[in-house]
Amino acid sequence: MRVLKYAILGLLIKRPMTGYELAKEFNFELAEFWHASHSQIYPELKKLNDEGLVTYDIEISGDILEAKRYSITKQGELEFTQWLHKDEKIPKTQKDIFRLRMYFSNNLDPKTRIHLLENQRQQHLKRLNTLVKTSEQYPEVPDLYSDRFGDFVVLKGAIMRQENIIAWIDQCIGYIEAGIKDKS
Amino acid sequence: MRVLKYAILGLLIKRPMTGYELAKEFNFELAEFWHASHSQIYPELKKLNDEGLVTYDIEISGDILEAKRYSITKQGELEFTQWLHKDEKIPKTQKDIFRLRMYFSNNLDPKTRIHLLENQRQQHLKRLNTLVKTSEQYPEVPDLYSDRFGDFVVLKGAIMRQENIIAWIDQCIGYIEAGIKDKS
DNA sequence: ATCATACATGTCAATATTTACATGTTGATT
DNA sequence: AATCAACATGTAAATATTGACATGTATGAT
Repeated sequence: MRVLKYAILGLLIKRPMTGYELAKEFNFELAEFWHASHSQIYPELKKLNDEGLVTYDIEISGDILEAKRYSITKQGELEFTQWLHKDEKIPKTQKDIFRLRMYFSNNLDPKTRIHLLENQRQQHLKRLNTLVKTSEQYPEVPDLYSDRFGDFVVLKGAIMRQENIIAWIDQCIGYIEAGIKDKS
Repeated sequence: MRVLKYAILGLLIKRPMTGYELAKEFNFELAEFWHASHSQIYPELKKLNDEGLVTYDIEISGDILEAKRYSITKQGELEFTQWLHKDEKIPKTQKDIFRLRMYFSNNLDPKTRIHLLENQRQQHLKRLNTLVKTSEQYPEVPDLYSDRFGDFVVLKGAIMRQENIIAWIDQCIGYIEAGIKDKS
């Protein structure tokens, strides 16, 4: 499906970037729902260049340090736009290791289950707080055609997702605590 | 991390299963948060057998059709339980192609965005209805030590996750409709 | 008898992803 | 002058995953 291809093309529409800068993008806001490391990005850029979807200019910093600043071509924009317009089937599976653990949780004693759940809860809460702090940069909904609009809606989505996971964890803890009481 | 290894071991604790049956498991309830196809499962079973974590007996159906029914060994149970007890860092990224699209949605005209969102909404709603119907099999919270407890909590989680995605989609549609009005 | 569906097991090639290996520069601080 | 963090680009090996290729049996319905 070559999602990375389209992720890179989409980023390059915003502005020309080096591989290093692209890698950084995949480690900040974008990281909530897509990630790629530089070992994937550099080969993909080479491939996109071979396919004529991007071009690059070499920039020199200092005396000799070279950086390739990639730009999207007309053909690249065309293919990206076609991809973006496509309806898509929702994925059957959203992989989640912790849910897999909980699926098998009857093999754990209740106290351990609660410990694991609270550990996850704490981490998700921390993440949520970071996201909420980031969202303060958006006092209102950005203009529909600004590229901040996309940032904004996926950030909202990430916040809602975190809140939902925490709510689920709390319910799980509730079920287990109720189950312990029933026994006594 | 070999998650598939532990997923298989966990399933085999419930009851001995053939590769075919394991593949079916990964296509029903479990599919919401973990999937593997038979082309992954058969080699993994072979590997687990080599490692002494599972064994199998051959069953004959009809005249000659052979099936290998795998069981977990003591060592397998040990390794599975160790894995299950481990605290785990939450993943930095939960990959989601549709959110990636929405991140780039400023490149689409508002009507197309709403079309894409409503298409997703409809699919997620259908999924949600299926999950809710399944949840009717649980009139009350199963016993903590029954293996239905795990099924139950992850099913609850899947329902909450679907509801949350739909709520996010509705918010996105709301933002876009409000944005269109502002222009006129 | 034929047909369709479910049962049953495997391999292979291509793609995707992660982690480690590998190297070097620039600019700011101490 | 030394050190550190950030900039910058790549390759290699291992693992994970998907989709196609490949083959055949059992059972129930028509």
